[in-house]
Amino acid sequence: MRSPEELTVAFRSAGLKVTPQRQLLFRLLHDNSSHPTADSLHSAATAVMPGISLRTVYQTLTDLAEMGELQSIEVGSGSLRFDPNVSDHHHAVCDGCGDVHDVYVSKAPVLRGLDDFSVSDAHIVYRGQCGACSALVATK
Amino acid sequence: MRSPEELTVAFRSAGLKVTPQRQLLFRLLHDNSSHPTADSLHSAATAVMPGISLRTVYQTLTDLAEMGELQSIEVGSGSLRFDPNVSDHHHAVCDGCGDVHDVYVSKAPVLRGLDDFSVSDAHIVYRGQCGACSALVATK
DNA sequence: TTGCTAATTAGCAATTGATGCAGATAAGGT
DNA sequence: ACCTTATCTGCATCAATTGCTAATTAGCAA
Repeated sequence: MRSPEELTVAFRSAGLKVTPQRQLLFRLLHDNSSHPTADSLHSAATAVMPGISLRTVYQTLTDLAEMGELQSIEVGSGSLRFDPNVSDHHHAVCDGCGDVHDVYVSKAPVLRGLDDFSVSDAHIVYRGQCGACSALVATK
Repeated sequence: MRSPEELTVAFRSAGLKVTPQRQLLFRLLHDNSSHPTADSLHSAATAVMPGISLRTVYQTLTDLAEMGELQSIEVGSGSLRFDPNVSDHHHAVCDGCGDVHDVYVSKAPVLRGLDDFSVSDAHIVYRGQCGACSALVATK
């Protein structure tokens, strides 16, 4: 996702308006690698701007996703997560704490057993234990 | 997932009862590669046994999943899908018709960029166009 | 600066997928 | 055949998300 300043220009030239709510969300998402949900982002936004609506958060996230500035991912936590990192990467989900990490794979896995399918995209979800959670288990 | 007969034995020896509803679901799921949702399975069941409750379908699916007889997968269609194929495989989702196909990958993709994470499982979701949908697009 | 117009916000209703609950029912061992 | 206990059904509930609308505001133009 681009910087708040670049997004401001991009939104205006797309006929969209740049409101204080959106500027705040731009800032909260920029360089955010926590893969937040709409709800967690709303909590963070509320701390800075009390009264901001969850509906507005959803709306802005949808707009950003449509512009290709962020991608939404599904890792089985029940709610969508948003990732401002739109480079080609995958995700590792810790079964202990639920945290999601970005991962990069050396090469696209070759598939077998499917003759008649043209693949346009592949997304891998790894599950396991993160370092912190492994340490916790070990001491128990 | 094992055959309806084997499941009957397995359920009884686990202290679970084998009802007509469950027997029907065993049959509907056996060798079913359509990756049904709870709802679509309920529709199929209703055709044979009018009045069967959606709640019962969910309950039985949960039981089967807990016994390791089927796995639930998330492919971004909004609802959980159930797969009686519990071998180590992945899925290809057609963006045209939404159908889900089983796929097998030659070797587990190696990951990079994550030092401190022990992977216990990896699941790949491929997206693209199935043969039928590619053909449709070509003729348009 | 002021005004105009269309986009946006907030709040609430509605929707969807899934689960919790309880009384009536039925499986299956004895 | 009986009795205990799991199961079934129907309904209420829940959580995540989207639809809807009146009031507000961004941003262009005069």
